[in-house]
Amino acid sequence: MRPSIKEILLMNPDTDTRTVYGWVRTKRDSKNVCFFELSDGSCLKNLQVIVDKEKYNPDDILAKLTTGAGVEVDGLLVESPGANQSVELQASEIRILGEAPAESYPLQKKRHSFEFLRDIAHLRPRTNALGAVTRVRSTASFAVHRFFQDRGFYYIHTPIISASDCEGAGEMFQVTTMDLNNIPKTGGSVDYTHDFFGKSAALTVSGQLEAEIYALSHSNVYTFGPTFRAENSNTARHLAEFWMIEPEMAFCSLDGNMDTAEDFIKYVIGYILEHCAEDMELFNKFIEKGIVDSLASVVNSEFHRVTYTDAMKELEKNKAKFEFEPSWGVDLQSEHEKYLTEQVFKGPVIVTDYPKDIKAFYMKMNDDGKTVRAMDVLVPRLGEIIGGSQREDSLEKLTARINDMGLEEKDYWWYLDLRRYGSVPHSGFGLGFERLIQYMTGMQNIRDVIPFPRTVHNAEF
RNA sequence: UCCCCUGUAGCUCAGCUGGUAGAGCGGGUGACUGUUAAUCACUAGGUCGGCAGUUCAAGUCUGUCCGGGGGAGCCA
Repeated sequence: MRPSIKEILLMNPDTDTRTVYGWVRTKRDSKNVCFFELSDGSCLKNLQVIVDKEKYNPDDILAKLTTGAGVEVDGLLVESPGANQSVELQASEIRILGEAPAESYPLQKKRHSFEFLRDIAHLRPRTNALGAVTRVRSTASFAVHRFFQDRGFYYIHTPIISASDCEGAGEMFQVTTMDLNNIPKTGGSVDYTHDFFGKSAALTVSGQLEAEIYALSHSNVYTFGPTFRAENSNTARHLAEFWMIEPEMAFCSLDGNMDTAEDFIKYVIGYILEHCAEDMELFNKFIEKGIVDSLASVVNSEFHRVTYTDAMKELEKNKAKFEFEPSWGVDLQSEHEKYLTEQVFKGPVIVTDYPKDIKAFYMKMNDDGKTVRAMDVLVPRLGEIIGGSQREDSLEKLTARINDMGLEEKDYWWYLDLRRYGSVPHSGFGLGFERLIQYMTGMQNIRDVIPFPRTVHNAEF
């Protein structure tokens, strides 16, 4: 394979002519010499190409070397007298592969707002910041798999289309092949026996319940895939389609769950700091000043752990500061999460043992009968990045919870079977991949850390 | 879904209590000792988000619809 620009920039000067491919990022032209920079997406830095017009002066080609043009350049890699690079390419021949007329090409050699770039999502990966996000996201994906694979977790492909009626983690996108202009009905309601699956189906909102199936056969498993929520939420932290990581571990209590969550976050951050140092420097300089040091200290310090009850006591000491009054039984508001992570603990915090009434039916009941073995990992700037729990493994207690919450026992028949046969303590959590990327890069809007964001009223590209 | 802000040149914005549009960057043209967001000179770009209304007169005021941003809720 031909070397990438990333590799070429690390090379020593050549003695033979080589051919380099890339897109023009910027050009600086003067009477005797023309400089332009090439990017092929392999790294943040560009390869500087120099045209010595006394030796080679293709006027018509230089005119077409505009920002965005795709080119092929023959030349000699030489030591660069300039300050910003150790080598540069002395061009002997340039071929334009694809022009990018400057009058109409939307990207200019200047900074653009992320709002503007969202409207041209097909071109934005060519910019420095979105290019860096792309590399960090890819590297982080690899780190996710590596963390779990190194620890013997099996990667489970849970279904994208879910016909089970029991996920209950938010509004779902319905999936149907029925003609919406002519829906078969019995009485007043839709007759799903005529639909593709013979019953109603939807895009998954979580792979957790299916992951539990495999945790109870393979001990340690994880999922990492797309997840869909049809919530009408309009914030910088929510997407209708996002990627979620959900480990599920058998013979594991809430403490083990917290340990895994903490190790996981630290591992991925450490991996990115090591392998994406150049890109992280861009975020450190232009997106979130000081983020590299702050992430490094996260890797090197313990996450604080506090029960919901103790966190509430802490918040109640400072009631006056909040718009929403903190009181036991009420879920933590955004302002409370911010206060805990940014003022009280100054770093990631794991809050545990929430009141049962504000958490899901499957979480294990504590002996007090009031709280459940839940944990949320909260981080500065973002709030909740992980939600998890030890799962209820007692058939009686789980059945009682299902009934208490007005759910249908029969919808959960296979989930209850897991407690009927060989039930063991097990735990797991869900982590929004995009939120992790936001946390690591400092990018303020979640729409800028996923290539093609899907949000309410927006599915362009 | 609720609250607040916002929509003016390709981009980022200015435009006062109403009197028919400006800057920087980008583009084009030219100049220029190897430049690094190069520099310098000249130059062309606008149905002021859509529709309706008030007024002699609307970028400016009002209503409404549609974008965009921030916050809240829901959560990951």
